[in-house]
Amino acid sequence: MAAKPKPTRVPTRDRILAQAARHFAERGFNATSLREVARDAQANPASVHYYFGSKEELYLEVISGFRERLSKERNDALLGINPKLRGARRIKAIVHAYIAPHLRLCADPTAAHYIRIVARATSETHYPREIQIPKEINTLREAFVRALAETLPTASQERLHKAFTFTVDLMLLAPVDTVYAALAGKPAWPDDPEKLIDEVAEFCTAGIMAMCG
Amino acid sequence: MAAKPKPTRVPTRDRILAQAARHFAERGFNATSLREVARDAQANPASVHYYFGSKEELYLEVISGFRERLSKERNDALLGINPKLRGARRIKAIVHAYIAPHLRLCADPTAAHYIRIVARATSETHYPREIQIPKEINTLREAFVRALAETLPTASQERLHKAFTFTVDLMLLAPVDTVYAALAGKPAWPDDPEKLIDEVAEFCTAGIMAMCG
DNA sequence: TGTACATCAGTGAACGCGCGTTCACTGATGTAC
DNA sequence: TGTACATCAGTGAACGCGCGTTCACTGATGTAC
Repeated sequence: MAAKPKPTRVPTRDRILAQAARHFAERGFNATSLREVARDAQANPASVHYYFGSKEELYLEVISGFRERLSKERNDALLGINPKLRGARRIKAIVHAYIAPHLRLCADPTAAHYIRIVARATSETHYPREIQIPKEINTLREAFVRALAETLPTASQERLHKAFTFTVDLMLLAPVDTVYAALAGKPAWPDDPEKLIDEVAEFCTAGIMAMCG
Repeated sequence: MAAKPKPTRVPTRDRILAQAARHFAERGFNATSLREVARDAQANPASVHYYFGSKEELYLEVISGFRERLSKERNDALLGINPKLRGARRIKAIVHAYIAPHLRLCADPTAAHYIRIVARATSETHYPREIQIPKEINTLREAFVRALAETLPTASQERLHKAFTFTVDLMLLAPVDTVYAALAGKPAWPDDPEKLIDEVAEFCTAGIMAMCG
């Protein structure tokens, strides 16, 4: 009755990537130790550099896949909005198109770390230049603000920008806020992403209408 | 025309405290180096321990004053709400009572660091136990949720908790979000706290009414 | 006024430790002839 | 089938550096008699 030898071992590169995501999510870039990552991934510290070259490149590797996936999903959702929708319903559809791809990642244990990493990065001012939020994200946000502007033609650009930024801020912080859990006696991690998406969309649609309607 | 010697030198303890606030705000607890703090404060690394004992105690010293001040201001503002107010006006007054003391700190350069520190701490899971968000803050939040419940008696406790948490999340992230600045070509730090307070209060009041009305 | 002692506000050097990164290396597997 | 070579997937030890903290110390100021 000896223990079975593991039949297929997860490749070292993937083990490092998974542990790195966890550490960056929990501690941030600067406070993450590659040696600890390697230890938790049962790998040699040198193999982190063998596969990824540097700490920065490892960080980029962790988030780049999700970034591209989210940008694509958001763009598709924006283009797929029913053109007949008007007013609050249309605003809610636009908000949903932006926040749903992000918040749905809560249900994916591999992706959950990404959510924490991005929430952290928003208020972070001391990351290395190379790994800050890229221009591409802003381009996408501009497209969403334009969509809001078409639906609410009387609102100023400034108000639209601000209302949309508030929406994004809430999308970022709502799933990672650990204080709500303590206050409400709920599990710290959202158990039902679709419910959270609905709640945030409802809250922000009303907020946007109030600020820009 | 020789440079005047400084007549009254800022005490070393205060110089350390000011630089520590800046570093904790910009880098977080783990990534802050006491040696760098000491260097920027033109002090000896040993004097940080001479005055504060340890890194954790220094962190607590940085935030404890603001914490107490905010709790008091919020409580006073809640008790001072005009009892005749009803409906959306009352909700807005409750929201204002909670967020205004926090967001007004934007105008105080010394306190601005505190805003960043707290925004960071909300999504942080790996601070030392001793320096996490204390119970006292949750007690205050309970009082605000009760005030909301009295104004919106048909809403469930869960919805009220969630809507209020969304409000707090936005209060935390709105002033520190650096992405909005890039998107709108605005200065990164809010120049007019009262305007930001009004906008956040308007957005969140509508959101709370939509979720709980 | 003089002198002894106590307190305050630091200082300089060192402690052991973990960090990101480099580099020469090794043993297993694949390919060419 | 045998053998030489190339590639792959790491490894072990070391690099210099900065970290939080400790500790014995110093020089200035205040107090008591």
